[in-house]
Parts: sequence; structure tokens; C-alpha cells
Amino acid sequence: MPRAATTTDVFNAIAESGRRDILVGLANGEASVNDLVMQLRFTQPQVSKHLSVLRSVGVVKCRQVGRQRFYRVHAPALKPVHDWVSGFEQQWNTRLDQLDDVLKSMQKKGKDK
Amino acid sequence: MPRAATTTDVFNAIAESGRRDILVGLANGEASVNDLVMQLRFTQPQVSKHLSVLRSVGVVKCRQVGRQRFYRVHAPALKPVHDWVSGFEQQWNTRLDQLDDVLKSMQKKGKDK
DNA sequence: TTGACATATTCCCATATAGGTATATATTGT
DNA sequence: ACAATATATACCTATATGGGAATATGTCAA
Repeated sequence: MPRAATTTDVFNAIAESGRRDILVGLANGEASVNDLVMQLRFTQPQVSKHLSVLRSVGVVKCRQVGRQRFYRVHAPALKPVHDWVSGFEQQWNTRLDQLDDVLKSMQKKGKDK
Repeated sequence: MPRAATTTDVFNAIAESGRRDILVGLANGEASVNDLVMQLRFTQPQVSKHLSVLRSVGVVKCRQVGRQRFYRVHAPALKPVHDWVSGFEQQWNTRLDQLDDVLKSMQKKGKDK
């Protein structure tokens, strides 16, 4: 079996760095396909195809004005990723806290030096 | 060009749902390969191969005891995902706030009914 | 209608899978 | 040394890519 389709879910959709670049490019608001082409130095078909994948998992929405289409991020579609990875957030915070404790104890011991 | 290797970065590594299942299986602490095999109903080579991918991007670490290897999550490796997706968190919170506003205004108008 | 522009789609190809099965490696106990 | 256990790896196959180029679709303007 090959890898799951990029359109399977948002995890697969954002696995490709180019698509993440596009989402970052849209982070500040709407942009047309050509805006992204010029900003990201991808070819136009590349951008269109990436946007198609992102659209199929609902992470971007599109508004048509004349011949242009303005894409924007639909952030709620990214929430599953945030929720999933947040389940592990406590663990790295814990580690940081532990590091913090270590640093504090080192500072205390520093006085003995 | 095919898709980027699953070992390219943590985004690609966690794109596969089976690997996310494994990480969840390790969320509560260490587990041996066989523990995961029994817990997740994957075959042993499947688990080993997934763990190999996860190990190559540093999201799991491994401790050997006799013939067993106990794997654990190394959460800091997931931080890039958390950081990246958190850049969009404000946007869905904003939307939720807007929804909140809408709901409040609806409640006010409800009194007119 | 015709042409120009913006975007989407199609076709081709090389490649990295993920699953299945079999086997290799490593470690322990006898 | 030998068997048993735990895990990793090798091999195979089908398939979903992502890039490039060409083309199709859709829209406006004259």
C-alpha cells in the first residue's frame, strides 16, 4: 500500500513543505493564485495543484472575483493538528520545567563555588 | 518528483495515521515493540518500521533492556508542528470570538421576541 | 467574435512509500 | 552450542504522488 493520499486529511495535506509555505503566505489575509506564484516562486500549476489539495481538506477557502480567485486560510481545519499535538505539549513543558529546576539548583550550588 | 520522504521531517512522519496511533500508544509512558503490537493490532514488522521512521526524525527514543526495546515519545521533536500550527490558532480563536459575539447579540435580540 | 488574462486540469515520469512475508540479528536461558 | 524470544531488516508489489510542460476552462475587454 502506498502512502495515504494527501487529500486524506489535514495531516497529510500539510506534510508537504510547499503547501505549508502557501498557508504561511496566506496567513496575513487573502491572496490570488498569482500573488502566491510571485511571492513563493512556484509555477502557477504548482500553486493551483497545492491549493486544490488544501481546498479538498478544507484548510483554504476561495472567493472568485472576475477571473481571479482569492484564497484564504480556513484555520478551524487545522485544529485537529493543534489538538493532537497539544496532547504532547505537557510533556515538553514538563521537561522544560525540569530543566528550569535543574538550572535553579545549579544557581544555588553556584554560590558554594 | 515523488512525495518527500517520511523521514524528511516530523510533519511527514506524523502524516501517517498509524504512526500517530503509535505515538498515542506511547503517550502514557514507555512501551516495548510487542506491547504496541498487542495494543494496536499491527504486525510486528509494521510497528518496527513505523518506529524506525519516528526514530529517524527524533520523535521517539529507545532504551534497550535485554532483548526488548522500550520506546518513549521525545515530545520536543513535535514542537515544530505545534509552533507552526499555533501561528494560525489566533485565527480560529478570533472566529470563535466572533461566533461568541453573534450568540450574545442573538440572546439580546431574543428578548424582543 | 477575438484576444488577453487568470486559473485549473491533463499527461508523463521517477520515486518513496506501506503492507505482507520471510529472514536476519541480537539476547537470554539451558 | 542450541533453542527460544524480541526486534529489525530485506524483498516484493501496487500506488499516490510532485514537478514540468502543454492545454483546457473561464472571464473580461474591445
